[in-house]
Amino acid sequence: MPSRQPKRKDAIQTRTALLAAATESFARSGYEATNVRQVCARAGASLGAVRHYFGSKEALYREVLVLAHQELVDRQPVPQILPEDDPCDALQQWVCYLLRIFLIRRASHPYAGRLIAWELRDPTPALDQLIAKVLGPVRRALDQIVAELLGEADEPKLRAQCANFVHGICVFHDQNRELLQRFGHPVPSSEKDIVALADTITEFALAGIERFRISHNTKRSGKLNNG
Amino acid sequence: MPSRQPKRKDAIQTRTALLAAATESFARSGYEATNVRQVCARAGASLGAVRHYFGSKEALYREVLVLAHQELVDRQPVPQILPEDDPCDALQQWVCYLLRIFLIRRASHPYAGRLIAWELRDPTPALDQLIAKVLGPVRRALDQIVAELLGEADEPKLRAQCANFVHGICVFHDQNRELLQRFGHPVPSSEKDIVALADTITEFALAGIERFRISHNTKRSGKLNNG
DNA sequence: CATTAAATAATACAAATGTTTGACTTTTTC
DNA sequence: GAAAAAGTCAAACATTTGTATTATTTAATG
Repeated sequence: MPSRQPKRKDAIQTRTALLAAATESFARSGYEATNVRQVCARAGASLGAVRHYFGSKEALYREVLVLAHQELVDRQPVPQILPEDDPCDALQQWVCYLLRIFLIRRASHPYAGRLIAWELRDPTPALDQLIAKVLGPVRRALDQIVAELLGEADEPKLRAQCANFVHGICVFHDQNRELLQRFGHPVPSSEKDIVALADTITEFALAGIERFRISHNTKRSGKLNNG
Repeated sequence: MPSRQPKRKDAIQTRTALLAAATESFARSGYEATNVRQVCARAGASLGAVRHYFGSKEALYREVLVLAHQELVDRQPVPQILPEDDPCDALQQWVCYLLRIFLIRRASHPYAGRLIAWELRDPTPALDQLIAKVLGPVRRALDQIVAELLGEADEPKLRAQCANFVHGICVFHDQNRELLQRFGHPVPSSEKDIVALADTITEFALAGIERFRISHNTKRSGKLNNG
């Protein structure tokens, strides 16, 4: 018995290796397409280990999701808008934040963005928890920024719609990679390109939102802006 | 033998029934989640029939896709922009067109929209064909409209980005139903609501695109608009 | 050192599912 | 009307894959 792994000593290491391999696989291929046997193989563990430490594939997935979320929230806090902040800057920050989460493809990048993307594509029971902990706060931050930008024109439905538009533009670049690729517009993945895209999106969105503010004013006090 | 189906006479009917059941299932559940046995059951046919007429599940899927596309293109031609058209109206038409394809949920509505949505989500080898026949022309129409709207500011990259933004806003409402639902913003599905959403999107996008035209002008000829 | 519990690995189990086979029936064709 | 082709169906096959079982090994504990 030349290469026999120590047992009790590196137990935590086996668990950790399983989590790492599972995270990578779930992030890359999603829940359904992830194969427990492959995860075990890459972790150097056996099926019994998964059962022992987590109980089932779904439990393993939940564990992966929770850990990735924690890491994400710790490393990249949601940009909050402060009363003294310029809402235009805030919007740029928000767009940049979302694009980074979903678009950056460095190996060192946390897997939470990819896991969330899968969860949005194929919701599992874990989606609600995800919304409560991550997506909800992120979205509320956007709603607040949009409300600020709309000013007097702010109103629940319009605010939600504008936020949807910004939100939609951002996630489109992640959710439609294949399409964009084939249209000859590959999705940026480097920090620099992402910031540039964020700037363009922000400019576009600011103009769009402003339009509603203006049309609101003209409605209330006559055609102030059109001569 | 009380209820024995006629054979050769209604052969086409068996094939048709299979196609109908398969179309419904692929549109509702996607390729992977569609069960050939269930399709056969609902079509009143057996597994052998699928093998006989199509050869395999994948071949059946391709057949479904082709037929749905043909129907879509026949029934709802892509809105083309003419030289004398107002590009603002054209944009509204385009947005409305895309929203209708993806959002309308009437039983009578053709299945192509749902099938395309699945194909975008989980690309199969059929995606290329789909792009060539349907998505490509649709997108090129948008590019043309955007180019028109950008005027002198038109330039390949900016044009593609603006088109992406419009495109993204539209498909977001389809691809993120679950999320929007839980955020309290259910996606419209009636003709009336869809048109209203299209109007809002159009107004938003027009302002965004116009911003780039303006900033282009100011770059070329000084700050004409700011004082 | 013996007992116990944790840890691991090999194997078996069960269900889902696309595919294939072979027999049987109906229709066409000469 | 007999042979051939087309159509249909039930059952079998093969694979994948999550889960469960069992035995074995290791480490802690008294």
